[in-house]
Amino acid sequence: MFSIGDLSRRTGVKVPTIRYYEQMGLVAAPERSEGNQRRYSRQELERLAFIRHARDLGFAVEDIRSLIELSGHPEQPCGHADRIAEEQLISVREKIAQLKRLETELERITSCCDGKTVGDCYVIRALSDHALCADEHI
Amino acid sequence: MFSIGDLSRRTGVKVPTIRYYEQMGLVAAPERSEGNQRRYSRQELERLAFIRHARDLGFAVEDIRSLIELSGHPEQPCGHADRIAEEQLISVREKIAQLKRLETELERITSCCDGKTVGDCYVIRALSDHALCADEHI
DNA sequence: TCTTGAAGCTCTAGTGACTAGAGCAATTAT
DNA sequence: ATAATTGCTCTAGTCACTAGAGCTTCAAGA
Repeated sequence: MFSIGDLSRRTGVKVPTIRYYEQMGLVAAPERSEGNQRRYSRQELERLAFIRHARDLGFAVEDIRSLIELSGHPEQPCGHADRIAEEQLISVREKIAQLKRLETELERITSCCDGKTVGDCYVIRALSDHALCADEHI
Repeated sequence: MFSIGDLSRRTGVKVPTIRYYEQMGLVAAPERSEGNQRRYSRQELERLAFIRHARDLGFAVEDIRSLIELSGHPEQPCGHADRIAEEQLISVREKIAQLKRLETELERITSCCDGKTVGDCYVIRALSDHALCADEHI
């Protein structure tokens, strides 16, 4: 049996976050010790590791809830799990594209800043005057 | 004079967001009409456009507060504004790098999913077993 | 066995940047 | 004059945690 602190060290999920996941119903409420402290089994350790891994990959808590639900029905077709992952991939790609546009714009803004005072600072001017932007970044 | 709705249409910032910015002290509380409705000048329109533009570029509200503060002192050296923009650029680049790692991992996970049931679905297995990951993605 | 310090408990509230809704009042167009 | 739209304030919700107060329990050393 693991204490909540053991679980935290082994999975890298912080203690208050584990309690939060329990409140959200992502992990089941575990057994308690005589003194009312949480005691986890290996199975619960594995579920938390699963959650940690999925969060690292950017899945939303609701997605993870679905994935856990699915993993409990190994006989079902896996199209749904696949779809969740593919949607996540699409959303990650969209975020990358958006951030690259911002990168380009910020490079342009910062590289042009050779003014000595705020009055002719390109950063401030670029922000004040959208027309200075090379292209639309939103 | 512009109503809050005019301002919203001209800047693309939603009405409740304008009121939120006022509460946060990013925009000053404007004049009011006889009937207590907000009435904005052109100057306030421009400030809101500045804020919108900076938000589009991913600047945090606190950064924008600093940039506004700086733009009110055009005689000062602009190093501070430049630094804020450069830090933003660094943080955008870090986010891109992180998202690219996730993209790679998700591509691998989704492309391998040819199982018919959840039991042999690569998506679920990859999430359950971190060892299946090609490299560390966090 | 006693003590001490770390770790655990619950509960509330805060983060950032908005967003939604209720229940009104003012303005604008017909 | 009336109806539709827009505006007002206030509270609470979003997401995924994080922080803190004030208490109890546990584990290890003396």
